[in-house]
Amino acid sequence: MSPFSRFAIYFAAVARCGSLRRAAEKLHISASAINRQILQAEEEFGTPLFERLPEGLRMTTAGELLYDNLLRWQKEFQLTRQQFDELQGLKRGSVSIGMVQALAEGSFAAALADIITSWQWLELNLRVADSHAVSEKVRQADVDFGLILDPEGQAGLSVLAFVELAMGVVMRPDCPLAQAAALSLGDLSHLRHIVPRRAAYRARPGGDALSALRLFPGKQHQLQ
DNA sequence: GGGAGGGTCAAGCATTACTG
DNA sequence: CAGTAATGCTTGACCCTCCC
Repeated sequence: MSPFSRFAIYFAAVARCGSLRRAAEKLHISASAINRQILQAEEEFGTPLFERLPEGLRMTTAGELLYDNLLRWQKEFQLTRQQFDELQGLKRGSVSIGMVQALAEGSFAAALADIITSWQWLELNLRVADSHAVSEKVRQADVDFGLILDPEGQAGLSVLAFVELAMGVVMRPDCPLAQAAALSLGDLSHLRHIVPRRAAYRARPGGDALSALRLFPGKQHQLQ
């Protein structure tokens, strides 16, 4: 049972797909049926929701406003359903988390496993993507919160928590620095090195340690 | 039975990409 | 550059289901 009208479902599908045809394929109905709903709504609202372009439909400002609100209403309805369950004494809920690949294993994965074990009634939906995609999902209310790198570089998002991550260096056992107890950036500067893509390591805007390595571009290779 | 709402199908039109 | 195919939106005609 959904409190959202056909129009809301169709509108959201077109907004996501950017095309009537693709939305129609996704919803398994004809494009003309969706088009009628949208045209009818635009007439009622007195404002166009989409721009008709050769390559498909693009949301107007009014359309974007409606889409944002629709996502928020859907999220709030989920919370309402949870509150209904609580009223009936049911303990149930779901949390959607977006996270970068780097966190999908190790201590964070172990912590998630603990949560799943401790609260078996809780449904966890995990989405793995790059930082930019995760932050977009948070903006669009597609996930409840995200775990990303470079959170301070994402405009329009609230950073609820922040942790410093230790940086590691891997090298062959026969490398002269392999036995060193500690390394500084200066120790590494004269060696050829490989760094991950910028999006994967950028921890804070400006002043991060790896930025210093960019002083030696001739000795650097970047992973794609 | 008839109206309303919502669906499909087919045709038309516009734009873009491809091809000779 | 013109012809053609592909893609996508719109519209008209018609059908089905539900409700009064």
